[in-house]
Amino acid sequence: MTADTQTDAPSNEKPLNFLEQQIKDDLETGKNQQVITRFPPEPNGYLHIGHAKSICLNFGLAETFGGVCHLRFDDTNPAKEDQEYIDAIVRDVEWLGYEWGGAIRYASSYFQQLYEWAVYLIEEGKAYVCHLSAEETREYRGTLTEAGKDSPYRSRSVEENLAEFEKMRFGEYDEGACILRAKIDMASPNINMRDPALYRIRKQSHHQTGDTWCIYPSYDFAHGQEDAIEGITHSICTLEFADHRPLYNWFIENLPVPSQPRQFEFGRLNLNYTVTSKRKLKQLVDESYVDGWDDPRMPTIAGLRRRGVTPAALRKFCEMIGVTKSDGIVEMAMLDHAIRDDLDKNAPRAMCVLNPIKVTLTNYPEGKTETMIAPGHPNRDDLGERKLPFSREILIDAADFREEANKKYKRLVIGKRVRLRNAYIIEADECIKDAAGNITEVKARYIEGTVGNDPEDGIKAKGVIHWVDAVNHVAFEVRLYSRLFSDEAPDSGDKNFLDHINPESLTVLPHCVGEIGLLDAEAEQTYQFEREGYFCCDRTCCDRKNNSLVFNQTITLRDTFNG
RNA sequence: UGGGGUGUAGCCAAGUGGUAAGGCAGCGGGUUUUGAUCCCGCCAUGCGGAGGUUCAAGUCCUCCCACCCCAGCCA
Repeated sequence: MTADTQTDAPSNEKPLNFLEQQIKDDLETGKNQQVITRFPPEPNGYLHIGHAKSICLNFGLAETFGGVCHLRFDDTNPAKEDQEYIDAIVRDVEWLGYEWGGAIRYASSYFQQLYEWAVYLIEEGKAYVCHLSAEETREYRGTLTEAGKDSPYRSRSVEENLAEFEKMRFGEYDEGACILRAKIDMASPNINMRDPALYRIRKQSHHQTGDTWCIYPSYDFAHGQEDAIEGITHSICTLEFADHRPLYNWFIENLPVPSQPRQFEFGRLNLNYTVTSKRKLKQLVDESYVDGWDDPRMPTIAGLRRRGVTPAALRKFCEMIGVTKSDGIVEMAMLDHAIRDDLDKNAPRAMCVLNPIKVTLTNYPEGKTETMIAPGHPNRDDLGERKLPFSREILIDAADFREEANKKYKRLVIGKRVRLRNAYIIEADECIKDAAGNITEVKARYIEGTVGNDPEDGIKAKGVIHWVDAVNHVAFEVRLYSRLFSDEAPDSGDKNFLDHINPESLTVLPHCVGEIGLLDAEAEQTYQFEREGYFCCDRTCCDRKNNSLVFNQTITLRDTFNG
């Protein structure tokens, strides 16, 4: 192409997303000296995977541009909030591995300042107390296509508004009797600008401020000012707030705030086969469709955690899906990939038989015991090795034996050989059935000298199956999970998501057996049970002494076998 | 029918006038004591549609279409 040989080296650098580009520009042009972002959940429920995207975005942006990210509770509505949620949210953000700058912030700690700014707006003639009922307010607001009309209270004097607002603040009015409104434009094509509510009366005690207040600022009046107080440079929220940006800016321009934050919007995460709406997730919990916010089937961060998903997997997933302003629906397969990718690299291996049947090795001496050695991970020496007791009687999975089978079946068949993983090759001779015809035992022979070697007679085994010693093992319960919803878009259109709950999302296997080393499994450790999938030692049921050990299936191994 | 947003493969997503990155899924093959992992190959004459500008258009202009969000004293 040109004389000087320029290798068009494929750039490995990930292209910047639109927010990274924005911040890079702002830093380069000197618009901002540093970047300060914030993750501002309302403590009215547990965080879900959509929040994970926002967390990775906000904390990630601060991280890559050498700034800080605040954790701030947007607790402006005591009616819906609870300390339990605050605690859970803090736990989830920490678990994801992010550190926020400074102390945890609360919108409620700015209530006094916000109140003074409300008074300021009144004094400027830009806010008024309105006594229209909620219904009247709606009527006066107009519609999407028709302008609204001014409230009869809109033209009150500053003095009267001041006095009325004070009466609101000191509890002289009942809830709903009046609100403080901004005086902007009842004919604005943007409905958010039609004299929005600034303060409403809520005679409820607040989890942080107790009974100090009986009036609480609205989201619109609080959020931008919170950002300004904290010096947030880039206030990032989801697309549905784009219409609020002019109002966000109106407050920043009309109030003596200490900094000039700017709002940017990105597309929220939608995942198929699930719902990501706090309201709906709360309903699943409240109406006992699941066992709690951290039920392993829930798309909450707490649920994913209990399921065995790692912070690294979630972060990888967020990186994979990108950040844009288009609203798409991400396939669950992407999340699955991120989970398997991390777990394959990092999960220690173990053997576990989900549906045990006994195999007796008729030519193996009674009373003899050997110890097989297996790697903790096929390509991670740092994960050590495992000791596997082996004797005359072992347990294999019922699915790994058939009396007869076609040649696509690579497991144990009468008259055929199979490799016992990390141990001998065996050959099946016969099976024993109970009265109902179920196979209860297989009689087989082991081939001497085949640990780590092929048989001397040259007849190799076609497949490999996992096993556990019949005596020297640990018994536990395994819980298998499949998707909570059977519909790809359970809450789309006019569907009721509750109609699409998968009745078979949980399968309990009470009598599983695992290799003896699992006795030392720690809560929340995820293992790969070879040939079966990934399983996580349940946080609440990890007491082997009292026989209450439980493993939650995180995800199966990828299965491309089609035969 | 008002305002705000978004349309690139089955899904996510780069692309900033110079001839369509990457990932997921899928398909084919190789390695393998996990039907896993890993490795190799295939997978958009076309970017919502129609016109136009230009030597050159996914990128610029015009019109049209589709989808999402907004009428809480929720966030």
